[in-house]
Amino acid sequence: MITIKDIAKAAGVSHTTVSRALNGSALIKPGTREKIAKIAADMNYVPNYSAKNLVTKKSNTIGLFFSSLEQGTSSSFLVDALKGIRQSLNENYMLTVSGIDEVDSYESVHPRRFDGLLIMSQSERDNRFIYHAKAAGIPLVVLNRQLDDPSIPNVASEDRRGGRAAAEHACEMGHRRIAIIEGRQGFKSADERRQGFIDGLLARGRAPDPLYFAQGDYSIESGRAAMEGLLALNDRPTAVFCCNDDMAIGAMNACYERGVRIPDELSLIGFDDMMFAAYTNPPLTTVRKSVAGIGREGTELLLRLMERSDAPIEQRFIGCELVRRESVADLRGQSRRS
Amino acid sequence: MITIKDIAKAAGVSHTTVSRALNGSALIKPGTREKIAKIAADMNYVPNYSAKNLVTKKSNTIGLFFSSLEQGTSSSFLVDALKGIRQSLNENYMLTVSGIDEVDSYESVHPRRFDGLLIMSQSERDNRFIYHAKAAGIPLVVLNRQLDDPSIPNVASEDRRGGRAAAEHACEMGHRRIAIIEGRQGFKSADERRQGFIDGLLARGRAPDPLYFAQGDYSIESGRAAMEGLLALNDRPTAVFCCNDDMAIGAMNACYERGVRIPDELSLIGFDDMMFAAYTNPPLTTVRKSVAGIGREGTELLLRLMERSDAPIEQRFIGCELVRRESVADLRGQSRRS
DNA sequence: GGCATAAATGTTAACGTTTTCATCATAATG
DNA sequence: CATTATGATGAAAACGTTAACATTTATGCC
Repeated sequence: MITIKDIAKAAGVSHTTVSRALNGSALIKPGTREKIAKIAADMNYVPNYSAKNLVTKKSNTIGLFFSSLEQGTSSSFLVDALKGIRQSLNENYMLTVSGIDEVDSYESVHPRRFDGLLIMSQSERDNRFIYHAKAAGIPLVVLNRQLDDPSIPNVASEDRRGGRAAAEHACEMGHRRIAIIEGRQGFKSADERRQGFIDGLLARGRAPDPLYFAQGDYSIESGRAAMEGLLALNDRPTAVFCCNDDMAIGAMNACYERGVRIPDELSLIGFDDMMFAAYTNPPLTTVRKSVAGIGREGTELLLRLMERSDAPIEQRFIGCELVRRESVADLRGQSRRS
Repeated sequence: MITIKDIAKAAGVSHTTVSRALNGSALIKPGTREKIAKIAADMNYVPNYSAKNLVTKKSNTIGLFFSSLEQGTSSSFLVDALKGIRQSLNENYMLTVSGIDEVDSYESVHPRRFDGLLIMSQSERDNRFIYHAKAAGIPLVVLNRQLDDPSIPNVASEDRRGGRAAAEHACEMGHRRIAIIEGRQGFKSADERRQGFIDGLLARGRAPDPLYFAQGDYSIESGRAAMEGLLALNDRPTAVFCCNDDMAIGAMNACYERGVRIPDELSLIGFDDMMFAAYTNPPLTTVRKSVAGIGREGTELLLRLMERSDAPIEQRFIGCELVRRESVADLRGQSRRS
């Protein structure tokens, strides 16, 4: 293993000079720098990060913590987030991935081990972890879940706007009996999407009907179960907004089983726009949320916070966009007359 | 930041003793050890891994490298793999995740930075990376892709057996015109699954028909395109084996569009058994492969290799299992007479 | 050409551990 | 009781780097 001292010897300078040259210090003569750079390259020098980190008191590591790897809410999540994060993360940062729930002693979440934290959070249960990390003084940004506490940097999607867009779309298409299958209780995103849904209904002059609020938990099965309840209603809804695509798929399955045709007999709107949404039968109209975008912006924010501790603490929310496919029927015309 | 010297002072011993006590050295009196452990806990001591690693020449880090984060072949892959890996990985190992293609200088893949490598590989293009890491002397195991080189530790699924099971199942159900939509060219798994398919046909006395071999690339779209080709044939197949579930979904879409009913007019078999396979319309019969299992076993193998450099280099292959759902029609009876 | 200043390089200590080797106390041995 | 082995602890060095401070060399100015 070759060190800067070896390079120093080869170059006939002190190891300090080598260190400076390799780190781009301004007080090294260009000639010297080039010479040293060349020698280092020739010798295949690779810096020892342990030594480096020891003296600089950095860890060179960003930790990505996930609400729960085990009961992975949605699988494409991680991949998309990772894509976004990697796009804005310098290659020589290490990025570690762990589940919050698998951290059994918070000790290991320590400023010495992480220069910064990206926390992909889903529910308030993660707060203990978040506040621990904050108390430990590690720069962090919470992704994906909207926080109430303005002292914590936060990047999430505009769930409420998304829910609203879904409801408004249903109304615009002439639907009047519009139901919702809600996300997991206690998850902020579930609250927001529901509230957006209500807002949208109200904005179009429709009163939300308590009968049409079905509880789900973001899982496929919960979507199916909730839809079964909805289908059993005397006055079936004509459109159902599912608070994520997984539940929409479950809901579709309930319809397949009962021979309820989509969108002729029932319209469906999802949320997330995961890859398969375009390939369900029929293709699912859904609200697109960019997890990669959240990852990207979150990382940029984190980097800023790490660089200067006085960087502003931002709460940024990324827009959602309704993508129309074929799971919503156009009832206009009929509805006028009904 | 508190160090072992602080603990030493508090305990009235030398920092060497503290180090030994905390690391479970046999030459510390039990009483001393407990006393020190207590003080360390009280002071919230957290070891400085940079210092530790500097002197032990370890990195405490396992690197998980992925063929390609960008064009993520299948999104649940990463999550499943991570689950398996984490199950068998001691919590105080750091696990970093990167894409092979995003590593632009192989320099950073160095024994100093990684104690071991888990390489989730898809194609031979990863070989450069693999052999670089091997040459650098980092213990590694290649996951998910079967390797020809017996000098490299390897854990993958029995793709060939899986392909064979699919073909045999189709035959057993009375199908005679059986097609395949192949995986991406150059991917070992694609070759293996195709070969297994051929083996299965042959074992049941059916001759593979070149007309029924359609090329795909594991993407949804390629599945759809390939299926369209197959549907245009004069003598349509009655069953199609898709080399992964994504392509099966694409294939289903082609059928939906043309009004071809599954399984009545066409039977479909997938591969992977991803989460959504049970929720397609109809539910997809497919070959289950345990990515988590591969991750788990691969990690265990890696740990063994890291511990003792003379540990045996194993190539382990994990069984696949056909899971029967509703996308394959039973043609027995008819086929006898035809 | 001498002097002040700036630019470039070198010396040394420090970061927090583990490890080698030395020392001291204690127990076992005859 | 002296001697030896052994069990427990300590002192000092080492790991590879950066940083504070010191020194040398080059540059500009009158």
